[in-house]
Amino acid sequence: MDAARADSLIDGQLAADLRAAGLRATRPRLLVLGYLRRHTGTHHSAEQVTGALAEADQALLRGSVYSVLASLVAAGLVLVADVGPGRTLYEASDRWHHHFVCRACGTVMDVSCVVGAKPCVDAGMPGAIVDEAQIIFRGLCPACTDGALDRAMPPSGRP
Amino acid sequence: MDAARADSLIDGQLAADLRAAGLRATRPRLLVLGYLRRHTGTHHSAEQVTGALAEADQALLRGSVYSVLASLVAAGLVLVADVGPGRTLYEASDRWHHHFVCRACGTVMDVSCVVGAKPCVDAGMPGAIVDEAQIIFRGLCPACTDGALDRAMPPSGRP
DNA sequence: TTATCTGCAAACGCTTTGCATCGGA
DNA sequence: TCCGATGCAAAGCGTTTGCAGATAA
Repeated sequence: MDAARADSLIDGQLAADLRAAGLRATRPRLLVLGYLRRHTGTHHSAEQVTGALAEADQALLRGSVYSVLASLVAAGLVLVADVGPGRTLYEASDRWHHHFVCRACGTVMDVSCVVGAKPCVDAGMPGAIVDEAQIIFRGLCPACTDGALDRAMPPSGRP
Repeated sequence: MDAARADSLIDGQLAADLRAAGLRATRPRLLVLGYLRRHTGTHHSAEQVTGALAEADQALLRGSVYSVLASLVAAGLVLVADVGPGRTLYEASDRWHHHFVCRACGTVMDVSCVVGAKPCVDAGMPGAIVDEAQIIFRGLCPACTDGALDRAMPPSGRP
């Protein structure tokens, strides 16, 4: 089925989810959330979302995309991950998980969380309220491991 | 003792460490590494390092500071942590640890790693080489917890 | 109707790049 | 001496801000 058909099919669900989260079901939010839900399992930068919507003749300004993404994240409909300087990624997954970043190719892969809730590890900080723990793994992905062992980059020193 | 005296006292050690790491002991590197070592336990942005050195009449250009920090990180002498978009922090700690970021005041605190080595948690990714696992905790720090419970910000949704 | 959100453009801050010069090993 | 690092300025990129107008509820 084509994209327009798919949009209309899930439109009601999208709008309902937005309202259930306390957000108005506006066109930009429907477009962004719809796009992210049609592309689960992958991670998207704000720039990517903007470009993809523009290609589908559903152009939004970058500023609007950032604003929409911020509201979706605040409502809990979208997850964000900072995997490096200038690399803020968004995804519509509803399951809490962590991320693996390949040093060589930059690929970001989901790492399922054994606990499945947050925070899933203990910070050991008495007096503090810890409501989430995000783990970022770094190394070489399976694809880059083959034949790349000898030219592996040194550890980045990220604590 | 004044800063200049302190510098000269540890200068030899700094230079030796740089050379041991395979780096030339240049003035900018001595200044940056010396500054970070004199301020362990806290986290510094590249901007902060630049400003602090300028105040001490040891001015370096921002571009040089970034270049120096990158070389120190690559050599393993300095650790970096991405705690949010545009928030890249450096520190000279030699002990692997994690970070807690307060949603309210933005404070970054060290969280000691129970394992003390990397990777300290298992990614469960067969075929991949995982050489570090960085955990970022988010929530309210002890200082912000007092009386801030009612106006606590919603979870950010960072996976 | 009304509070909220978007369109829009411009500015902002962090980071990187390029090249000539300088300096350590 | 020679390779590598620095000084320097400028651009690059991702992100945020401000306000007028549009829109969902």
